[in-house]
Amino acid sequence: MIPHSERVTIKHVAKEAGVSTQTVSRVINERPDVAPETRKLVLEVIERLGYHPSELARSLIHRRSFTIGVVTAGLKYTGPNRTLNGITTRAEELGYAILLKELSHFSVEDARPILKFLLARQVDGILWAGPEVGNNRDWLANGLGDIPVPILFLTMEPRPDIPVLSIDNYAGGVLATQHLLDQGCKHIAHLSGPLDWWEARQRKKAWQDTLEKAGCKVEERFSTEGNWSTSSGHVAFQQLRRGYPEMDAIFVANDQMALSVLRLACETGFRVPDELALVGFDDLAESAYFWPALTTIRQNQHELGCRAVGELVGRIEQALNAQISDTQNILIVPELIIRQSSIKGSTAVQSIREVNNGS
Amino acid sequence: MIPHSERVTIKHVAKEAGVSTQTVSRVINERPDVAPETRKLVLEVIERLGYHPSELARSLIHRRSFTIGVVTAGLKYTGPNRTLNGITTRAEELGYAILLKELSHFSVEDARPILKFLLARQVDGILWAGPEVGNNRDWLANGLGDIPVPILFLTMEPRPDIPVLSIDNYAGGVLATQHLLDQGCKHIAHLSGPLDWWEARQRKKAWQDTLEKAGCKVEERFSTEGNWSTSSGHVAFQQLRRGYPEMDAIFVANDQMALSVLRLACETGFRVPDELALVGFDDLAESAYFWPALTTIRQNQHELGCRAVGELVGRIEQALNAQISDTQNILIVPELIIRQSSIKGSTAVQSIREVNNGS
DNA sequence: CTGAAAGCGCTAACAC
DNA sequence: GTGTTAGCGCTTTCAG
Repeated sequence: MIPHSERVTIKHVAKEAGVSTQTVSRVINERPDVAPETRKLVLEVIERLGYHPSELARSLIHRRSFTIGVVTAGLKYTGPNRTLNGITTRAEELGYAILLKELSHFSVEDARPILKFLLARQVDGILWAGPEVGNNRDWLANGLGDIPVPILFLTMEPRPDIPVLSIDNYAGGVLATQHLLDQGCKHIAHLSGPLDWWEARQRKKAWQDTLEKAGCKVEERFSTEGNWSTSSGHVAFQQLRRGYPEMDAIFVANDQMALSVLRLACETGFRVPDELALVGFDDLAESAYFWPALTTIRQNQHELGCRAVGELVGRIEQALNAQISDTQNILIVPELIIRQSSIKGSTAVQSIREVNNGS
Repeated sequence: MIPHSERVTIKHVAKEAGVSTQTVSRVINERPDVAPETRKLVLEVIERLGYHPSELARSLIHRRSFTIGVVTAGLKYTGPNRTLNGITTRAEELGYAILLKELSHFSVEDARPILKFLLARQVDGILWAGPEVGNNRDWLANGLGDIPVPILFLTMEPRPDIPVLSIDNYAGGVLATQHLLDQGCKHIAHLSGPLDWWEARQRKKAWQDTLEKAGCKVEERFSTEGNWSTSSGHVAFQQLRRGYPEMDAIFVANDQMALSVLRLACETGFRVPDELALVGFDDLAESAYFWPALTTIRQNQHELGCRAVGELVGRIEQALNAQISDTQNILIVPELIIRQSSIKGSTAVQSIREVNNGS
């Protein structure tokens, strides 16, 4: 095992170099007012002793840690994972460390212990990056009054006086639905995510509004609810078939569920897209290789993470100058990626039914 | 914006309560030697002022931060992502915070800045959780001599005197290959991951060894190299077909590439598994819904992360007691998940060829 | 240019 | 039971 050696402090360096700790401090902070030889000597000693200044002590003095607290949930889902990726990338660039806190459940009855945990470690700002699920934002009603650092929320319903950064799920839903309408689909169903998720509600509402705007009536039976998981798509698809037999397209709220719809459609003899056009949401790396390749909505969550850090750091710095940041909510618009699953008459759209009949 | 209020310190509380800071300290540390009324009073003031003790100051004194530094890379890949998940879960349980550092590239010419960064923030231990790629472990040759805290490596080739925790990729490869042999496959090809990854080499070696042990000779043309990505599977599969036309099975080094093999096989008229049996590696959530459902090797990376934290914290505590931990390397054995893609004569294994011919 | 003193927020070790 | 003193590792005055 590695020996548990004593930490080398500024005192050791000072003593060894025969100078005061201040002089060492000046050297490591690259102050100009140190004699070249002294500097050289000190640097030499630092190197020899393998001294590293304690950021902890520095943070204590400066009341600034160059650390941001990131609260996340559902890291196993593609979205939060990609967002975290963006966060780490940008934080690295800006020289900030990340103190990560993953919630085991989406439900947050009391956020205070978490905020307390982060604040006790002197984070300069907080990124609340988990999705809005159920009433896990209710605690916001009490206000953020006593939080002494900037805080930014991701992936949740914009609220007045609270800075929020999100993908525009509604816009994505419109994109998907309108695309299917443009393909000539007359009976567009929706397989939603769990409706206690804000994102799922947004996508569903977009679907409904877009259809109604196009003059289609929307009934209860035209949509059903999944739970994001691939397996849940299975049941949901069967429900839709029963409830809405005339459907000729489905806007599925994520690619994972779309995959199982694709599979089940294939097994039960639907031609995709000719008999059933499909659009997903997320643009997984795999979606282009589904059979047929899946048309989907690409949301740039990496960018979301990056921008969130940029925005937060901006606020941190403004706060230091006693400036007031305006609470501008930001929505990032997703993009429609057109592939075979929604283009009628495209190649590679044969169903398996004939095979079964013929064999 | 949230006002940038002054931090409430132990002094404020002491003054407000009319006691010394020491007494406040005793209260927040739940020491027994405080008069009940004093305690009550102090707690009241703490509550009223919204005081939170600074973990930073505490860490400084105790030289212990209850924080572990996690160095990760390739978080966009399923494996590292799942591992991080396990790490956060277990760290949370054990009361440790996580300081996250994501490397933008796998290549690490110099690990010292990273270690320095973490150590400067007083982490109690370090988890090096990125995969071994290329020569990104060469820096270990210099030894870990001057690292004053326990450090544990994940997902890399075991080395003497360095604690390593890993999935047993070799065992997984044996499982996959043996399974295909058991199915009666005679010509088992391998689509490997990028061979500068240790994991990819392990899986490939297992394939080769298992075949040779079974009396099959292994030629160069029987395997080809992908880059883990779905798209790379495409090219690789075509290469295998040309180089090894008699192949009747492929052990694909991850599920993503297996998906594109599945797709391309389907498009070009191979019956999977009857003409071509397939086994993947990873067990993505989607793999059960591929067409046909993919037989694969499930590696429990979540557990890997959990155990890593447990192990590290154990070492941290031992080090505090000046105990020496033995450098025991740990390998976690993965599991074979059998689905349709490898079971000859299973249902839903029709190819698309007949459809094309018949229409 | 360099050093001495004070203090960031907290706690250990003593007093009383 | 409670307060005082000293100090974690560093930086900021302010002298010289």
